[in-house]
Amino acid sequence: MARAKKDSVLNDRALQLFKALVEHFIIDGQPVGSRTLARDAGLDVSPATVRNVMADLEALGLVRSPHTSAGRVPTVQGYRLFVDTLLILKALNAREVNKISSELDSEQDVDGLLQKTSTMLSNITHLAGVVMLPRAEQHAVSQVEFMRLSGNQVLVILVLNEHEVQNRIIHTARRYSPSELQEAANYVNRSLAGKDLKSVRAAIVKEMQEVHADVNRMMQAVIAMAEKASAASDSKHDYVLAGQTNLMEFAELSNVETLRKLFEAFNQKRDILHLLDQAIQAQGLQIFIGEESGYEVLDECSVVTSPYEVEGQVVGVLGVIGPTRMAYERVIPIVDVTAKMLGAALKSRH
Amino acid sequence: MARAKKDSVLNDRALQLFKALVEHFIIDGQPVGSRTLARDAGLDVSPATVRNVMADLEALGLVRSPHTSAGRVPTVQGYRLFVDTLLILKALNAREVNKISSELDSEQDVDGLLQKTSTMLSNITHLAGVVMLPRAEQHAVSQVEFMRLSGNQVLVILVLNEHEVQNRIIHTARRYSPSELQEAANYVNRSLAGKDLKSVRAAIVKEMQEVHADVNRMMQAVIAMAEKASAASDSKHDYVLAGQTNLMEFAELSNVETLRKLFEAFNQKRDILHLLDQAIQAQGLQIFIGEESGYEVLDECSVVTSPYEVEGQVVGVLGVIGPTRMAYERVIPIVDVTAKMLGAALKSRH
DNA sequence: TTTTTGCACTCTCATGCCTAGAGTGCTAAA
DNA sequence: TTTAGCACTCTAGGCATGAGAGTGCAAAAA
Repeated sequence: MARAKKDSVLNDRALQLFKALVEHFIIDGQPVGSRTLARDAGLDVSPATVRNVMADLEALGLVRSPHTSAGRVPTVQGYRLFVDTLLILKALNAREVNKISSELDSEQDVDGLLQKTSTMLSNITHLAGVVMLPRAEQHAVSQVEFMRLSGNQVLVILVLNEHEVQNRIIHTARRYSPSELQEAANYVNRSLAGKDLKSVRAAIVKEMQEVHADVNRMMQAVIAMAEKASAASDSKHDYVLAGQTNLMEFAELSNVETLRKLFEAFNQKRDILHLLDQAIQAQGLQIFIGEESGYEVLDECSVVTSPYEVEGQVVGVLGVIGPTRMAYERVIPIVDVTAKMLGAALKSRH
Repeated sequence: MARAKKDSVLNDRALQLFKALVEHFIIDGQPVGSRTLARDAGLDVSPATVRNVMADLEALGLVRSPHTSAGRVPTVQGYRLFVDTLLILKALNAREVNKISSELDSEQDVDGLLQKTSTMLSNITHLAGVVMLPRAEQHAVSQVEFMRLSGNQVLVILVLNEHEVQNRIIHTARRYSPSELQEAANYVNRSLAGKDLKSVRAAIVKEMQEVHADVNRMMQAVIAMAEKASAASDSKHDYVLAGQTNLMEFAELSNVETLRKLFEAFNQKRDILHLLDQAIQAQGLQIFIGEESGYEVLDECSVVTSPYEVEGQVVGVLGVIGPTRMAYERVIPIVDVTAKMLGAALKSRH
């Protein structure tokens, strides 16, 4: 019966008014009054009727008044309802899609690509763009090479997963001949080929005693590099942020102290990373509205994220951060499409 | 005689009062009145006398009143005089120096080192820290190697200046044997060893016709990489900024619009880079006070910079950015020492 | 001649008061 | 169930007021 009540209260007209209210508020950020709504909702009702409906919506927790004689603004729950059931997405047209994909295709290296994606997201949406770096794959050592430089320096080259390259220069006790280095490399390759990091570690520790001390040194370098690579990408848990300054233009964030905390969180990265982690695990496009994110600094913000995939595998997540009052119907398709485009661009680079 | 007048006006007492005024203002950011100054300057004069002196200083353009009944604040010229002739630097104690150097020595790779330096500058000074990336050396190709990966992929390794390594994976038309690759590398090394980029380009273009098309492909990759490396470091004209959020705590920058412009300039990088370029060319510690920098966004800011050197060669510049009202006597030694420490840390990593 | 005292003057800032405007909630009529 | 009418509430801006801080200047003191 509570249920029946609710249904009767939240009828079509109420929803239509509510939708108009949210759309209006998203555009100009001012509390919306009954008169405005009666005029603009296309419903031919009087302001008084609107007021009655608003009182019901307020009782349901969908809207609230900043003070007695202000209009209404949506609550977090209100936005949630709006986004989940009332929103009509505004598909990007082909030209926009092309623009995005050609921008991304023009970029060569992966870091630049992520940077560009983030910048593009922020430019198109006028919000802050964020791209989390691709997740590490398992690190399988595929090849090792030693290369002699001048003096007693040796360049150690480590190829992981057939395409990721790591370098380090080490100083050895004496000068090795190319053939010695070749031999050492062959030896290492024989014992490591295709193994993942843990096995490599075990294998090398086992062999450590048997071989010459200086070759040890090279092998130590190999382990160190492999470990660093895997540590770097385990905690490469990192992101590229762009267009923070866009957020300074919104009245609801114009308080310097609020802004400072937000920017501090961007620098600290911790909270944002946790949130992105959640987003990546949830699969599919996610929207965190205001306090839903669970992080106080984001109370006034919404975050729209989408994971991106390479060959069906989710490898990272991207999105935008802006005030709760954002143009969801535009932002959501943009984030969605950009994630797909980034996946495609990454694949072609693999 | 104008000269004589000026000398008599800017006497010891006037200077001492002026110094006290600047120091006072730097501490609490409020216009300083005659009473306060008479009390705190340690001069046993009456507020009225101070007022007379202030009128003279104002005529000289060293201080100004925000309005009729406010105290005085230093002008840019005032700060300049203060910094150039009145400032007593506060040397860092050994513990602080140690802290800095041990922090820097604990960092392994160059990028991390610059990042850490910047963060450290901002933490110690509570301002924004900036470190410009080391300038490119001339790029002399010292060695090239081709390494076979799986499929038809070849890893091209290019060593520049004996210690800088560049990688790229290229796809070839067919699968080469290790000995073919070895031969190609030998060939390239013979014709390139020790040459700088321009000569390499010339040499390769000359040979281009004579050799096999697919080897061309590798050589093209070599040129492309070398060019990219040199382009990257010519325009690697880039910097690492830390602690921007510190700037949000200063009342004089608490206007959101001012802040936005400043942060935009940080992102754009153009203006800041120009300024750092000037600073690097000027040799030695530089201080840009307010409008002296010539960039409108920095009108309310001062920038303290110092070039850093490796083996007597200036390779980059670092510094801090803060409000004109900063604790110069602390900031200057910090920037100075940090520059020396960074130079030392870089050297040991070479 | 230089410094100090005394005093009138100016400007800011916080406070309180007032009004216009916007919007509400409630009641009674349609 | 909807609408009209109306009293009520709250904000924002304008204006006056007074306290406080600080100045500039003239005359007295050193």
